[in-house]
Amino acid sequence: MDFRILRRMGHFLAVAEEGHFGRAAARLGMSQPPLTAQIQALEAELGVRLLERTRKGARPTREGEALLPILRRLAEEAKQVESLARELRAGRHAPMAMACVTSALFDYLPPLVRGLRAAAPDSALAVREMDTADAVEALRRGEVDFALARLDRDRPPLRVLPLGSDALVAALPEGHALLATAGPLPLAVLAGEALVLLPRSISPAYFDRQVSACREAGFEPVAMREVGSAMAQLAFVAAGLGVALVSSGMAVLRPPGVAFRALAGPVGSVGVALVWDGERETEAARAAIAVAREAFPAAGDAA
Amino acid sequence: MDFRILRRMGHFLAVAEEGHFGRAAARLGMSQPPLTAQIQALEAELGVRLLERTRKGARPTREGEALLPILRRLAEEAKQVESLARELRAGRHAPMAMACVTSALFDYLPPLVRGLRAAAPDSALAVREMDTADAVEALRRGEVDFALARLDRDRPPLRVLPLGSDALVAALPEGHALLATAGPLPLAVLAGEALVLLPRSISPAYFDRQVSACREAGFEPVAMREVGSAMAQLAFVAAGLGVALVSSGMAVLRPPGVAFRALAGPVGSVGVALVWDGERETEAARAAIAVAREAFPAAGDAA
DNA sequence: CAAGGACGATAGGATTTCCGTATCGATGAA
DNA sequence: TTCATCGATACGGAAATCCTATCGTCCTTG
Repeated sequence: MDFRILRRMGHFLAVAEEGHFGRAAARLGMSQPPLTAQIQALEAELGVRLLERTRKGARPTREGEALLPILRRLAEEAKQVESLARELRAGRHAPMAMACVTSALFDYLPPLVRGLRAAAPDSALAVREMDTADAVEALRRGEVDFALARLDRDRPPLRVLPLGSDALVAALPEGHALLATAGPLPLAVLAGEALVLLPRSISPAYFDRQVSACREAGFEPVAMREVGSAMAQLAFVAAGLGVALVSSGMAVLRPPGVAFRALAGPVGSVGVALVWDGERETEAARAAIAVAREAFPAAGDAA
Repeated sequence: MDFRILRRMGHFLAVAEEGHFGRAAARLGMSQPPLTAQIQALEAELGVRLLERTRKGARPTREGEALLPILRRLAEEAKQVESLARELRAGRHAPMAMACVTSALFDYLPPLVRGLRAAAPDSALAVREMDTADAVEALRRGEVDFALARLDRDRPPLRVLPLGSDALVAALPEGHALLATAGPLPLAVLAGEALVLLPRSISPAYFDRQVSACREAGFEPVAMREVGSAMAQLAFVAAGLGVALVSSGMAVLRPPGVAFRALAGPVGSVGVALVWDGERETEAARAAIAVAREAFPAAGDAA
């Protein structure tokens, strides 16, 4: 991957926003002819025409317009790279912070937070709600001291202290035909249903657990749509657009429009763990480990 | 934005992933000595060592590790740009993207999503859960087509179509003494309580509404602690660490450990609106406006 | 223990990339 | 009809980046 294309994408963004090669060139601190050349090179590389040149300037084509959102995200992330580079240079640190997955907010987080408050009443604690993938990244970047996330084993240098596990349960729109019968549902009855899934990258342990549960029930889960967060997943179910397998930690929320049903048979569970970076075990992380051992007697070392 | 650094970051990413300068050079289509030079130039520019050279190759330092997640995301999204370009070449449509505040996920989002599905069954729709401040930024940056957010008026170039409003309600830990009496609570009884607040920057309309409601009740709200998301706010209440004023859109969730109680008297409400960028009204935004007008008959123009 | 291989680093010259300037072609406005 | 404006083409130059040759270090192998 040649990141040189990122620069040309920035050029294209400038032209699309200015609607004029000359003004975009001025904004970029260059002259107009080389900017024209760079845009042409980008169009050749992507194989689409991005800008329609008119007598009054340029405006994005349909394809150019469609690419703008992701190019803007790229530009924003390039800025984040730059600011992260500055922070690295400055060696900056953050106050005590933790990450927590949505599904652990109401069962695992409260005891942990109470314990930390008891141990250190004066300390500030920032809680950042995010999914497992983002929590892992935040730990690696040193943005948080520890996390409550769905990891099932150590990921060096990340250390994992399992705290417990939640069963997978079915989330169905209220009024769904499968709810006519009482009691736990056999997983196989979901075979023909549209599943609302989170991408694997968000929480691999949870994703893999539900895929293997479906396979053991004799069918391949088909992602009819993907959403970006656990809450949005439930919202799609509430909208009647599919069913989902979620952890019981999500089920405690009981959002309107969603009915939860236990699953029959051995469908397994997804674990919640305290996670921290073994190579930079901050004092806050050590405190959290101690509190977690006390608050969750079933907690055990993964090692 | 110094794209030279960004390009070298791409080189660094290749080395970090390969663990070997020679293999990374092959992947990048270049030879090993200039790659070494580029990495050294990057390290000099940043003033930190990114790679630890060993006899068997190279691996990232702690600072290098901190860069990898965002660089991987950049690389992944650059690939997405290329694959989206290929799809556009083939004549396919771009997906729709929207943002939605947590508290609107289960009352406002489902009708909107159902309407959009009915209008354009073939289009993909990505929902990104975020708070109002982030939704505004995502709209300004052009990363989403429209949003469901708590804005109470136009913010040029953002246009606002109010869809409805939610009353403020009190969220208290279960077992709280104030719950002993039945019926709505006068707001003044919260005067001595620790409040769990979201920072104003997350949702100014909601923040200002609750501050003015407290002042009208005769006391100044005191933020005993701040959290980063609406869900985390409720989690703190569940943990017994304070009370909160939240919109009734959050109360529909009924998380464990939290009791909601209506408030007596005129405490106002916080609105939910469809928001889009008036200067780049995408086809998806126009579709959402049309669907919203139909799905929410009370919707009216802010202008 | 010596020779060789593997790794990244240094050095010098060649090539590529990107830029500025001059100018062109097309087209609409005055 | 002339002129202005827009993006495109052409060419030369500077800077960036790359090539190959080789080095230095250190571990492995015979």
